[in-house]
Amino acid sequence: MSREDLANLIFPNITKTIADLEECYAPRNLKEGAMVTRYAPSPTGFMHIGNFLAVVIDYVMAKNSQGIFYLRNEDTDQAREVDGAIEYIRHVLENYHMEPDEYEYLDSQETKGNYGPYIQSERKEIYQTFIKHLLIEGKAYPCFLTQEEMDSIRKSQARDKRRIGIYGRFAKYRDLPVEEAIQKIQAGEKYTIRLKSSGDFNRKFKFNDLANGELEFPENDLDIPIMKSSNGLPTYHFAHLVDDHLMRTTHVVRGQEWISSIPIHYELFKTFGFKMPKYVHIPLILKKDGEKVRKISKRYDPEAKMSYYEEKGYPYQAVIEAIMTIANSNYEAWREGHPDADFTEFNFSPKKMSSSGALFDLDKLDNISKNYISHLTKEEVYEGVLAWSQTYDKEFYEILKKYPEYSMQIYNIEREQKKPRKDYVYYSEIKEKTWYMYDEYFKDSTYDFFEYPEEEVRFMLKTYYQEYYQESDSEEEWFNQIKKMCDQLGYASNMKEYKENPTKYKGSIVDVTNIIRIALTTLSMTPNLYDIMKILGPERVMNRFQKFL
RNA sequence: GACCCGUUGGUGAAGUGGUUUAACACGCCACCCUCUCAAGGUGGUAUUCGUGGGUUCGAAACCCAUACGGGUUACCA
Repeated sequence: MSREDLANLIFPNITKTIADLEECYAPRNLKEGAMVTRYAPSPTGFMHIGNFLAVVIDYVMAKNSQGIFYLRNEDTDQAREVDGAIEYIRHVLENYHMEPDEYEYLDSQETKGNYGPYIQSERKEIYQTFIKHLLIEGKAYPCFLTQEEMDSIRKSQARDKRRIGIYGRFAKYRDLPVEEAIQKIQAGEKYTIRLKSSGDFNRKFKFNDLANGELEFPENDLDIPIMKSSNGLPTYHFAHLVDDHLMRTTHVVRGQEWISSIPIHYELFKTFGFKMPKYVHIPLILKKDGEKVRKISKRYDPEAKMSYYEEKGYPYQAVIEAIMTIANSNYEAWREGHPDADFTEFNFSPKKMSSSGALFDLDKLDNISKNYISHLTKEEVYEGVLAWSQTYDKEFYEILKKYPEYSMQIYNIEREQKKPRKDYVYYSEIKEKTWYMYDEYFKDSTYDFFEYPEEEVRFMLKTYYQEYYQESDSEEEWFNQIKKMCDQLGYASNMKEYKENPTKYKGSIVDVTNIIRIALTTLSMTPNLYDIMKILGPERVMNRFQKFL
């Protein structure tokens, strides 16, 4: 009996060869230097900000070089699969306008690209073709170690302070005669297929990572599992080898946590004589928790989930800007020089990326977002809130739909000027900042005139409304009217004079405008009062004064 | 325990032997402007480069130790 018999026993249906596959997935015909990148999530949960960093980098590198960015669904761990996860990833990719050039959704009902299937569970035969080859070559073997046996190996290794894993004399089945292996399989024993490593832990090799530079590792000598017994699917490492080779990936962008797997991947690629892709190991996104710094976690940190940004209503461009600043810190300077360019025009450099973890700074995001929104047109802001409210605030959505022009006027306050007003950080706070402009919300509000005596307030408002308010006034005229009233009622119309001699007056123009402001909005802090009154219009102004009087 | 990686302010960071008593941006503080708020303007804050030793005329930058932090060590990705 030969290794071939063993291979055929395990994979009776695999008839193709690696050469067949190579032919089927020929090297891509792209221009010199074009990068092929991919986002390869496992559908085990909601998208994390760290994954998003990777996606943005993948996308930029592909676009920078006129290459390909594709999506691959890594669903080899079916036990951990979460319903809707891949749909959510698709949703995020669409929201952020980073749609992949090649993908496969809904189990190939919707697919694009010639290097698929792009769902790993549909690629079983491809993986098995490679594994069968290894079996025949004697570079892989079935391993019959049970979970209990492995646990006890691990324990004894830990006790003896040895490296943990299946290697050397711990690899009990690596030299099992073919006959015995066949017998065990025929007897129905469970097995996993392991790589028969040829590495030597005492030998080092150098490896170049695009973000971290030259690294040195000991060779891998672990007989790592390459195919699971449970479902015949490959482990991550093996799928990475097969897929990224066959899909002709040129650049792999992934988190730092993968760095320690490099020796394994290095050996795998070497075993087949395939060229390794280039790697960009990106920083982990960390979070400050009191004095400690730790990996940001979906469980404890709401901002770790991409859904957080959507719920808050950050414009997607702002989130990308913030992420790009983490990716390359010279991005901001570039942006200053190219205010209107698409972020994909920025020339991303993996070398400039920090290799240690990065803290994601929400203050910074807020600042970026605030600036971003301040440069939008009133129409764009309106569309932004409208879209956000449609899913997150139905009531507000209806109101917005009812008053498009009016709403846009509100968003236009101090907007069309060289240095626009910056008070909206995200769409969800627009309502908090403008609700009083809408009668629907205003009608239930209550007043608080603070320390001002009620009689004085009534008198002042009456006077103002009857004698000084002119709907058609320009801003200057409007302001002069208020000043006149100040003089008449014994309030200082000039702040300098008031500060020099406060006892001479009942109060100042600040008090007067404040009272008017509160009567019209119930708030003591609003944007420019003149603009507010103009937008409210004479009817609302009258109603609001009357409501109070 | 083993193997890797990292360590510049409150945050992201620039920086690869001398123009650095460390750029820029965010934050924070003060003042100015001002009908409040926001914005804007001006100024300020803070790192002496984890620590110790060495190399050098000269180090944040090079070397060696050490501490600390992080990652990996699954039939999870």
